[in-house]
Parts: sequence; C-alpha cells; structure tokens
Amino acid sequence: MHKTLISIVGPTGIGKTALSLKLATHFKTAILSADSRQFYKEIPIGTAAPTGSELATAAHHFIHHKSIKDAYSVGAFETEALAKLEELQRTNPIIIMVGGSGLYVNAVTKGFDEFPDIAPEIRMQLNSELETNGLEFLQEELKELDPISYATIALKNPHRVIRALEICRGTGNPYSSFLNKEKRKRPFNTISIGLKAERPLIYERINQRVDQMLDNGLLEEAKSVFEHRDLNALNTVGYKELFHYFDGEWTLDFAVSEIKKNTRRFAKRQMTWFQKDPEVVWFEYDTNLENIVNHLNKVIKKTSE
RNA sequence: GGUGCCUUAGCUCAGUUGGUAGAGCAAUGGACUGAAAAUCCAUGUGUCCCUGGUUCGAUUCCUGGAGGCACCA
Repeated sequence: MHKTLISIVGPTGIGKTALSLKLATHFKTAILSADSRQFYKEIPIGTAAPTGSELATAAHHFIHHKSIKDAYSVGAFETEALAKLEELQRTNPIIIMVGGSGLYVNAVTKGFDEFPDIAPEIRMQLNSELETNGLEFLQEELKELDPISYATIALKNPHRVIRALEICRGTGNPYSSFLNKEKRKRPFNTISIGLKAERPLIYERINQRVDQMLDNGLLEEAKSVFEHRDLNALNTVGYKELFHYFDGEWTLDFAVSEIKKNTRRFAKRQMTWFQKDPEVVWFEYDTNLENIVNHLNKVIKKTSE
C-alpha cells in the first residue's frame, strides 16, 4: 500500500484536534502535530493542546516534546518529523498530521530548500544592530551582499531582512543562492483536508474557548512561566497579553479581550495561508466523519492504482 | 429654569478663513523558505445631530429644536 500522510489544516478552534482523534481511531494510526506552540510542555492550556484523555486516544508525536527553553525552528522540525514519519510508516502506511502552523505543515508536506546551520550569535548580533542602527542600515547591507533578495523580500519586515542577512554573513553566500533548488521528494503522498466555517461562528468559538482556557487555569499557567517571558516560545497569544496584566499595565478584562482579538486575527492569518494551497480539499467543520473517510479512501485508492 | 461647552467613520477625536472631510484604535484584505500563535504590508462615502435662513454653494456662519456634559439657581 502506498504511504499516505493525511494532513488536517484550518483555523484555530475549528475542531482539528477532534477530527484527528476520530481519524486516528478509524485508521488505527498515530498523530503527528504540526503546531508550533503545542511543542512546548510548559504551556498546554493556552495552546489548546490535546488533553490527557485525548492524548491517550491515539499515539501523538511532537506534542509537549520540547521545553520553552529549547531553541527550536522549522528546519529542525522538518528533519525530526520526516525521520519520525519514516519510522512510523514502516509499520503503518497511513499517518495523520494536524496543525495550524502553515509553515510547519509545509515543511513536512512540501519541504524547504536546505540551508546550513547558522551560529545563533549572528542573529543576536543582527538584532542588536537593528536596535542601534535601524532597519535601513540592514537593508543597505543586504543590497550589497544579496541584491536579488533585496529586490524580492519584504524589506520592511525585520525578520525577513535579518534571516537573509544571517545566511549571507554566516555562509559567505547570498541567501538567494540557496533558494529554488531541487527539493527532496517526499516518500509519501499527502492528502490535505481543510476545515472551514462561517466567520462569525469561528469567532464565537474562539471567544468561548478563551473563556474555557481561563476556567482551566490559564492564569496560573501563565504565571508559572512569567519569569521566562522573553523566550520566543512565550511570544504567544494568551501569554503575552497576561504578562501585561501581571505587570499591572492592563486590567484582566482588557487582557482577556486582547487575547480574544489576537486569536481572531491569528485565525484569519491561518485562513489566508491555507486558502491559497490548491491541494487542500475543504469540509464544513461539522461534516460527518463518514464523508471525510469516504473522501480519504477514494483518494488513497486512486493513488495506489 | 439660566449660562457655557459639546454632537464629524464601529470607538476616541482632529479639521474645513464657507467649495461635501482625516488621524489613532477597531474592522477588512493580503504577504510570508529555520522567530511563524512570530513578523510585515495594504484598505477610510461618513444623512459631518435635526430644522429653517444667509449664500452660486453650509458639515463650517445665523435662527430654532433634540441629546450629552459642566457650572449657577
């Protein structure tokens, strides 16, 4: 049987986790997470990670396998996820992947060009140069070192400029020279399923879920990681807002409304990302499992012919 | 009841020496190859509270009215 990765995507709060559990039960298989925040074991509540009983329903990978103190990146995830998939598919050809982080999903399903590892000091240096000299200064350096990237990347986006520059500085070659190489072919076929719903419904579910998180102890969870607030893993909706509350700058009510607002915006960005992928087949969030399974079986059958 | 101030975008407000108006926030759309729940970009027609008057022309000036705030009774 042909190896298959069933990828479930969609905006936050739409029910991806629930669907993944049903599909894992149906196909008697494991779940791989492509959620850039559910990796971290210290922050399960605010990231809406699967609960203990949900985790017990099927084997999960890449949930709570890292600490917020670990440095992690899409590149590392791509490598680990591909290795894990290879291992799992030796015994089970169908594996499920769920995740709302578009970049991380693409890392597994499509892959990126390969870049050498860059010493983290280079980025730290670039960040401090951004601070002291400003973005235009860095843009000028990029113009020198990599005119092609200078002409194509979003120059007003400091993250993009710094990434390109760290490659230039770290390798001595332009960032653009690594791009658009032949990508390693995936040894599996991906079937992408998207969950969708009317915008007001998504927003309503998000608002409710934030209240639920508070009931589940989000405040205590945020407090327990407060001292590490500067870590990238905590530059996350649900935490950064509560940190302002802990600082005494915001009332709790305001922080909560900011969490809801930022989650809604996040959901919109996810939809924008996934909508442009022509391979995703969309289902209403409350579609019967049977319909989705039928679709999957049809595609699986077709690809193995 | 009297006096003063206010009424402009979903919200807070700016502005037009009279030629139908603009910021912040919100909202919406988008980008995104190792920070991605991150980061960045784009988008502003609204009975300028209502009525009558002056005027070629009123959201702007004047009359009257409604609502709000403050002070005085």
